[in-house]
Amino acid sequence: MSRNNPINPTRLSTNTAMEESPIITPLNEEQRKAVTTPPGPVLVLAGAGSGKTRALVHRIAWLIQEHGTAPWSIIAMTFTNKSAREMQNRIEELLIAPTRGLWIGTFHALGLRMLRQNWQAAGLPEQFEVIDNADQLRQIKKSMEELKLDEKSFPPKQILWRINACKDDGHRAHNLPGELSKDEIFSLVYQNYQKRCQQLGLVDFGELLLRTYELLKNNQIVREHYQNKFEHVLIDEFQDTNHIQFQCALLLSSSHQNIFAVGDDDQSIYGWRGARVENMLGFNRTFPSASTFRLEQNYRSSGYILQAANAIISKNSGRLGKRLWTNQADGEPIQIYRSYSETEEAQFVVSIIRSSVASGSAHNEHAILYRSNAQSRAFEEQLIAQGIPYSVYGGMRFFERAEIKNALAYLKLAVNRDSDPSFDRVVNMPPRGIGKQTMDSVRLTAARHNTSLWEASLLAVDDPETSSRSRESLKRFRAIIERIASLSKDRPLDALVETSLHESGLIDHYSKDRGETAISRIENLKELVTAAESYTSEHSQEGPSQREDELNLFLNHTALEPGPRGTEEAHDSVQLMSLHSAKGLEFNTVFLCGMEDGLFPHQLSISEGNLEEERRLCYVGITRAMQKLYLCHASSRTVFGKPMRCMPSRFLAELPENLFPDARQSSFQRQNPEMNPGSGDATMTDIFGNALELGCTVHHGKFGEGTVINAEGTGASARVQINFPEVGQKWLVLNYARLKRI
DNA sequence: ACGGCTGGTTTGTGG
DNA sequence: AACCAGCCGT
Repeated sequence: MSRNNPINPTRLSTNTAMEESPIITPLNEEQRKAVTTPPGPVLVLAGAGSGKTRALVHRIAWLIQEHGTAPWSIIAMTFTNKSAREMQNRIEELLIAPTRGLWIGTFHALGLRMLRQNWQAAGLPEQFEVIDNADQLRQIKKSMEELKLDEKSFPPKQILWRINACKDDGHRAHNLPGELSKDEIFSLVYQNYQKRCQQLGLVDFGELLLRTYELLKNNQIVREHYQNKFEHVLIDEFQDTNHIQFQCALLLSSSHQNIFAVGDDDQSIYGWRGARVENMLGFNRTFPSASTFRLEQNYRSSGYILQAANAIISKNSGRLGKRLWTNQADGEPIQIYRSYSETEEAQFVVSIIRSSVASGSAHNEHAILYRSNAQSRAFEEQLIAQGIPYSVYGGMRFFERAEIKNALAYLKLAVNRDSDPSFDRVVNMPPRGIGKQTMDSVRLTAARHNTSLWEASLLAVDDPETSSRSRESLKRFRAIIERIASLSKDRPLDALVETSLHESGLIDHYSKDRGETAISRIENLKELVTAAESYTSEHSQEGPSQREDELNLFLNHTALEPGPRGTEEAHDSVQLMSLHSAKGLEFNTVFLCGMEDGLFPHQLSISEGNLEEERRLCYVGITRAMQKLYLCHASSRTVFGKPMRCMPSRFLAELPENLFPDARQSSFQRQNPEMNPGSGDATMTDIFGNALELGCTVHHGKFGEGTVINAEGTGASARVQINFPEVGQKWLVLNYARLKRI
């Protein structure tokens, strides 16, 4: 992304003033046209690696420096926290001066910001809380309990899924479209869940967007305020916006229509969460006066990789139609590897990374990409075994871990005593003798007096009917919260977090257990203190803030940010992530793993008939690679603890054979990765005559089991390189080694 | 009240 | 294999 553009634009430029500008100079002709086009509706169709982010970043810089726009008059919407951060950094680099007042962030973060500023107009309590998926599921279950609905016949997960889908499309429970409105059970749960959230002041991720939309749509004063404030609206990854997000952008820009959208229909991979490519395909209908630009020159990948990407994506129908091209040479051939199991796949990938690092590459130039997060496990095990540093993105987030949520619940109660979900979560965590009986009576009191659990617990303490044991326990709990709250007034954030861990008794509780999980929980809690510390230092320049505000802001931050950062990116490590989270990134070497039918494309997508989105995901994966691409598949994989046979992904069959000049057989199904590219037809075998292939597992009398990672020579001099997890890598001559294929 | 056990269920991608 | 809800013994 941040590489230099090889085009020398001075020859193309006719404007002398512009030649001097670092904002314009590094751009190619199409990029420059897009960046410098006069304000108004603009659509940039940008292929993978064609400088999409670059166009957006330079557009913002151009608006500020050349067009004289104030930073605070610009709002830029991205999809991930990561790309928001990257854009912010790159703009500051370009402009040298910090860009104060520029609104740049994810749709969710920007929505939250508007809702916090206008909580009253949005119909929310001042202390509303953002809840994650797990909390949302908990509330849905409670709703269903209240409605006496059986979880077996109405799976809460499915209901959650459907509620979110409704919110993505802008539907409230009382206003469901067609068929859904006939599902009385569903609309009842949706309604009840929403009422619950409103009472408790809870906002789920979908609600964050829907509320923002409703706020802008229904409140003229707020709408006009933001319309006047923001003279320019910019959208990254436009193909992934859902209905509500696009409507928000339209509302914000409706008075001036200065909307700059950048995207690639071929990289639309979020249909499952409501994304509408039509927002992009119909842009010119929405804005007949829009200017459209196409960026088709790819600066990222070598020729073979780009050909593979084009071959895959050309199998899709209904595309806007773009053809990426490059000046680069073909580069290194793409490699397909088949392994026996996921363990072997991991051993293989890690071996390659090892030798690549040994020959001078950095760890973080290697990415291991997979369809589902569960696949990271096998790779992590191998990387740990071989002592290679790595970072996993996605999966369970730091702030979603149970121990972290417990710690945060204490802090939330200190800020807002009426946070019932937090009360519920930690009133008996660590266990302090407040069980079902006690809580049932507290809940009853709360319902009768229409108060929060906190208020009700005070009534229970004063009520002689309450058992003295319960009374004492509740008193103790209330004292802990009050104590943390009083400390929050004059203690710096990190010290406050640290003290609250002890005051709450969480540290003591987890310390009692010497088990592995308990130890990692303690470590995570310590990490929370570090996270608080770095949050303070990173945000201190944003002006002096009250101590209490600081805690509030930190809690806000934990709702949307994935976790403590800086460690992964600063630290040179192998990058592990899902294909979805890899979007927008690039790596020298990419391992696309688990390329098996049923896994990728995923079985559920196959049965939903959603193959085209899976294919785009494959396209995204391939186009992440700059120099080397490995496509891996296993012939057997453990699913739910049982080994299952796997067929190679149908996407592999869609790649033309000329991309694999090393391969001697055309069909990948028969083409076990060839042992000895380009050196005759010798077949390597073990002592029984079983063919040896790259990636297969063999047994050696002295070294044990290992994976074949390389081979050379023929006849008596034929030898193979084997990676033994215990002993490391060895070259062994076949005639002597007595290898047995397993 | 609470922790440990058991058997049934489950994992698709993210803010 | 890992996670959970529900059951049971202390």
